[in-house]
Order: sequence, then structure tokens, then C-alpha cells
Amino acid sequence: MTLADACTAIQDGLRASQLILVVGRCKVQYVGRAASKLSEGDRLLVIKPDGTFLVHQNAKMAAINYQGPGARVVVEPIFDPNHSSPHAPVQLSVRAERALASGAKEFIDVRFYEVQFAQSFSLKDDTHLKLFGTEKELSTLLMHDLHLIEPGLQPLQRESDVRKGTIDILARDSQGRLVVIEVKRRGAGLDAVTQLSRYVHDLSRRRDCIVRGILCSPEITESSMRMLEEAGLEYYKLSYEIANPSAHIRGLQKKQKGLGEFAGEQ
Amino acid sequence: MTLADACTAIQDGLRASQLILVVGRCKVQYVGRAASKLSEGDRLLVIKPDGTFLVHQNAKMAAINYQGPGARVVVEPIFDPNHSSPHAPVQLSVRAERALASGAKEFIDVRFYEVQFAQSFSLKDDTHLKLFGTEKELSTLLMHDLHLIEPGLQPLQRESDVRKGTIDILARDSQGRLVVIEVKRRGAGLDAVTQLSRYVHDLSRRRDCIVRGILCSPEITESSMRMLEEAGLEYYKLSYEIANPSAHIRGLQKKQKGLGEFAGEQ
DNA sequence: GCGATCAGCGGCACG
DNA sequence: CGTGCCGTTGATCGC
Repeated sequence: MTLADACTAIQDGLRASQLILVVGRCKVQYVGRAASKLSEGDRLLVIKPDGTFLVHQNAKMAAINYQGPGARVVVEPIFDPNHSSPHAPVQLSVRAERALASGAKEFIDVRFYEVQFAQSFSLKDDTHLKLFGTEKELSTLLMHDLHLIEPGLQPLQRESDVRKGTIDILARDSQGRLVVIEVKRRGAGLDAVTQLSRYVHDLSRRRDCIVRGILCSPEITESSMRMLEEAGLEYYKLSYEIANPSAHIRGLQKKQKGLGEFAGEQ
Repeated sequence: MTLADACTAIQDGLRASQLILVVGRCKVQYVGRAASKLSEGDRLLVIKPDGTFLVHQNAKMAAINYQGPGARVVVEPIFDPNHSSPHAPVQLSVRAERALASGAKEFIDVRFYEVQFAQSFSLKDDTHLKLFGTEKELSTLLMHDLHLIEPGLQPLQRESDVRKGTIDILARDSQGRLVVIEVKRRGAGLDAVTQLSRYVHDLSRRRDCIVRGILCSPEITESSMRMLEEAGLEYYKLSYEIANPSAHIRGLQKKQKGLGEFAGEQ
């Protein structure tokens, strides 16, 4: 496929606001929040009607260069400066520009030397993904099953904002103490512990009372567990199943200090 | 394009370990770390030689469903069960399976009802992106210019592991105190403050001495600044430029408590 | 719009 | 391998 044909195909796709696919040998340059250079090689370029601009190599999930929705795409044939008359383009430049929130601009330039394929497609699609097993779902489930953690635990609020973030679940225990519960849908790391610790400290200072903190996650790393214990916080292993219309909590087990095993309360 | 032709095209691409592109009307189902359903609509499917599997809608940067490198892809024509004899497939199933680190498996099933386009491409590309302006680069630059923060500040180590994470820069000030420096390439939020706070507390406890903590970033949110001050930590506004072979630090300015303005030290 | 957090985060580097 | 953490993170939701 000639570069001139590719240029036309891309322009047609841009005008018609279609999905554009280009496969070819190119260099890529990016300047914006960071800067990058990618030397010659074969890549896939995807341009979506909303301005999304993706350069993919032949491996890995992530695009090697990209531009988010809202980018303005311009395609331009490059002619050999040695030839005074413009016969056939020797390169094809596909450029995406975009304004950052700060007002600064960023751009990508993909310079094709050879195009294997370029075509645009009309994609009719107004559907939205339905996702199950998110943290929000688990959190909602857990709030209605706080007795799994301990009897007498009463839910107060979900997603309550404190000055230093958003608490997943706020509850009160049988002795009237506030309990901050942080839910993680996957293994908890140090960040989860610092997060919970932040909420507990903030709340205990503001209300001037003792506040408990409980981390609930399917796993926790060893150093996170140590840090949690040092901070006087509690851990419950959260076991759950993902089902189609809605997830399902299998159980919660308190992890005992210094033991590799669990002692269930249920 | 018939579903049978699409099936052949995909199979050829899989056999030849090529990049495969499919555009068509499909449903998508996913079960694994979470679960999802996406009803009928037109999408782009990208399959890479390494098993990467991407389903893109006509908007947004992120793939709506995906599978990472290592997935095993199987394509299978589905025939109408009412017809005893297999004439033409009524659907085309493209399935990606993958084993998680935990040992559990996850899979996506893309069910095509109609295929506009299906073709595979050979992508020769062994290049790697060169990226400028990363945090690592800024951190290295800053370590050699600690005097920008204050005179007498001496670098000790970069990327030093403490029990609770990895310290960007460890230094010693003119009075012999340890200084933990956390560098962020973009605006700092609460997480950056908790991160720094974590390192400082850990180190001060382990060494049983006073440890200073300094956050360096181009911006910081108001609540983060408040939290930083409450924790007795310091903030320096980091101004930098991204240049081609290497980034360049323009300056560092200490942010004064309670003022919207800066008082430079330089 | 900014701000905080989640994500099926992905990817990397180091122990 | 896990653990930690950066990312041109992106995407969402609340203020």
C-alpha cells in the first residue's frame, strides 16, 4: 500500500469519525508530560473517533505511546525535499495534539516509512460494561454483614469523607467505639495499611476518642501485617466469591498475631 | 466477510504468531479476578503474538476487556444446533485463557455475530522506548544537586530499602541529621505524604534519632500540605524541564507555612 | 474543575 | 517468585 493511499484512507476515517487502523513501519516521538523516542519498527496505530490515539508494539498489553480522548489528529504526507516536484510522499506523518489540564500541550508524531495496511471502520456501540466483584460491591455487601466481623458491630456510613480521604465503611462496635473498615478486593500492601492508619488517626483526633481500624482483604503481605500490628490495627481475611449478578462473601477470619494460622470466630 | 473466513484468518494468524485484528459485532464475557458482561456491539479485537488480548470499544483509551501476555487463544466456529448438518457457522467464538499467579485460571470469551474485518500482520520490531522525565531520572538529578534544597546537604544513598518501602533519596544535613527525600514527578497527593511519613517514622524508630522528611514535587494539594505540616515534614516545590537526552531541574523553592507564595532560598 | 481513590490496574526492578 | 512502587498511569465519582 502506498503512503499516498494510506494518507487518503486515514483522512477519510478522520472526516467520517471512524475507527482507524494503520499497520506499518514507523518512528514515534512524544513530548508532553514526559518525552520519548521510539526508533524504527513495525507497529499498530489505532485512532478512535473520540481522539484516542494508541501505538502498539507486537507485545505487551500497554500501548507504547498514546494520547487520551480529545486529541486532535492530523495526517500529512512528507515529500522528499531534494525533489522539487511533489511526486510521491516518502513519509507519512500522523500527529496527535492534546491540551493538558494545566493548559500545556502535548503531542505524538508517528512517522511512517511504509504502510502495510490502513483502513477505517464504523463501530456502532453504545453499551456499557457490567462488572462484578469490584471493591465497591464487596464493601456494600460487607456493610450488611458486619456481624461476620464481630457481633454488635453496627454500620454507620459508607464512603464517608474525612479530611484526609474517604473511609470505606464507618461503624460502631458494641462498646460504642467508632470502627473504620478498609476493604481491599485483592492482596493488601503497605499502602493499604497507611491509608487505614491515616483515617483512624484523623478521626480519633477530630472526635477526640478511641477509634478502631480494621483492614479486610483476601491477602496481606508480611511486612504490611507487621506494620498493621505495630499501629494497633486489626486484620480480617476476607474470603469471597464472584458470581454473575452479584459477588458473595464467604467469610471473614481474624488473623491472630504471630500465627500463620487463623482462628475463626464464626 | 463470512464468519468462516474470519475463523480461518484468525487461525492462520495464531499459527503464524502474528498480530491479529478483528472488527465486528460481538458480546464479551469475562470471568477471573472479577467478572464482566458486555452486550452486543461493534468492537475491535487485537491479539498479539505473545498472547495479549485486547477488546476495544470506539471510545476511551483503556481496553474494555483484556488478557495479558501468556494467554492461550482458541477460536471456534459455533453452528446452529437446530441444523443437524454444519453448513455455515452462526457465531464465532474467540477465547483467551490464562493462569493467574495464584494458580486459578481466567478467561474471556468474545462471541462474534458478524465480522467486518479479520486479518493478521507480521510485525518486526525489537526496539525499546527511550523515556525522559521519569521520576528515577529526576531523583538522580536531584541527588547530585542537593544544595538546591539547602547548603550542606550530602547524599548518602538512592533507592534504599527500609522495612516499610523504598526511600528515594537518603541524605544527611549539615547538622548530621538524616533526611529522607521523596520525589514526585507530578502533583503530590495524600498518598505521597503518607509514603514519606512512613519512611521517616520507620527510620527514626530504627535508628532512634531525629529524621527529617522532605517532599519534592511540582505541585501539592492543599489537604496534603496541611497533613505534611501536621506531620512536621517539609515541602519543596520542584520545577523541572524535560529535554531530549536528559531532564533538567530548574529550581527548588521551599514553601512557607500558611503562605500562598514562596520564599526562594537560592 | 480539582481531589481522592480504585483498577480484572500493567509494568519494572530488586530481594 | 513475591513485594513495593512508578505510570505520559487511566477511569470514576464526589465536592
